[in-house]
Amino acid sequence: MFDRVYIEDAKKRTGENLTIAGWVVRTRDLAKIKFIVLRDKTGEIQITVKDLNLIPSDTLGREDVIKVNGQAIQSKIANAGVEFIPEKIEILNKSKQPLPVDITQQTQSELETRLNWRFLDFRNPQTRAIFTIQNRILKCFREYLTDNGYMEFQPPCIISSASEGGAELFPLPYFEKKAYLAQSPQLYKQMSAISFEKVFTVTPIWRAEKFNTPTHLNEIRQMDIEQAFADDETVMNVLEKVLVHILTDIKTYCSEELKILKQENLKVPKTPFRRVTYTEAIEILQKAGEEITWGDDFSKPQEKLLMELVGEQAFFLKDWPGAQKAFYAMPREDNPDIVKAFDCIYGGIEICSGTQRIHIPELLRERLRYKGLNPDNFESYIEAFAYGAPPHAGWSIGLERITMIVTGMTNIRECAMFPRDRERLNP
RNA sequence: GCCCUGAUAGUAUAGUCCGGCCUAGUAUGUUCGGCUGUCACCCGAAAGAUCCCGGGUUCAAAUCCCGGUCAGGGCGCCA
Repeated sequence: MFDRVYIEDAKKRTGENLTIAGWVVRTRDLAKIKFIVLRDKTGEIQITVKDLNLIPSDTLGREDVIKVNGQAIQSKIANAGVEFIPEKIEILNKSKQPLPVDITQQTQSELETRLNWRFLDFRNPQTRAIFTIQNRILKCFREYLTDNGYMEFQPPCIISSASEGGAELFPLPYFEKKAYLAQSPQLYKQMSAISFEKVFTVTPIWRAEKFNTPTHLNEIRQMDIEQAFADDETVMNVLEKVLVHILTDIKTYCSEELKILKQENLKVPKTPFRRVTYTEAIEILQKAGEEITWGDDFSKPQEKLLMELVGEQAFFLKDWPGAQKAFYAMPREDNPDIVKAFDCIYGGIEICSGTQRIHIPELLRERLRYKGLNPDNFESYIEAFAYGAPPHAGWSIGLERITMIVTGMTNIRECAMFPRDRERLNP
């Protein structure tokens, strides 16, 4: 297009004739001298205009896109220590005024307003920091697993029937058939892992539940792994390492973003994470005076209390009653009422859950019956394990949820670029 | 699906309890004018709000009552 230098680089190349381009953040007009603060993906720089003939006849407004030719110089007067002296300023595109959302945080626009104007909100430094970090989480997830012999695979998003049961599905017409949006890549992870051994995927999933909470969305992205010749403890170890890899990397490479979000104190938990069994959790709560008996699910307040009582930044809740987990969760050899399922609690919310899966067809049928389900409806699923399926286990991390914790957001909508909830379908 | 709270210029808020003094205040943005070095520049002026929608009470409603919609929070549902 044209030879452009990013602002970050231009600041280092003082004295050279360069062309920078970006958005006008604000202007300061002092009659015979004008200042333009320009932003691009790498940062901001002040353009100091002494020759007023350089300013195009249209005065510059916020978010106008301009191209500036000139040179960066060291400056004792400018606070940043560097400023840009223009020789030519050209408007590439004007912005309508005033802007419908505040992206400078002079007046903090509400989340709803920001989401309605999401494309503009992406120019807000805070929003940019959130998604820069999210991108880094994804990069680290892929990096760690690829480096450790896992293969990325792509599950389908249109499926013919429920893969887990439980959650409501979004139906959709599929030619002359009825299909659904996937609520989990579960079956496909397993089918890949029993041949490729170590696989992972990043995929969207949909839940048609009418929930309306700060931690739920109807469309989310999951980061999943599945591994053959593995039990629940094997994959819990993997999860710890993946999490620590991600957090250490972010602490190192996203310090600027963490600062913008006031999360500079991000703590990287030490491995191994504490393992708390479901039974222990019940006892902890009972000791604290909670009315709860073995077999009950935790209410939301009990969940919060439990996290406080355990007092760890990150920990596992494992060995759940079979009644509370999916039918494919492997029962323990020493107690078939308990399954090899776990949740990982990080920063006070559940960011990951996993299980060792049942790989023996007859046991699957038995567990389906135990759950009150008819094995005949699951025969095509069961069939996948009839031809030499090794023992295997896996887990999945909710991308938006882990982003929430790392960025310190309390509403998950902040952590989805274009969130889909009960009401919102646009943009 | 239930409970609580809210909805006022582009954005964000005051006013609402206790109806009239609101011809709706303030900040910021916008437009115009002034100012050689600002840095959230400053100073001056102007424009900008059928006070969410529908109904009711009243001489009088942003303000009280009922219904709806949407938003935020709590729970449920959901893993």
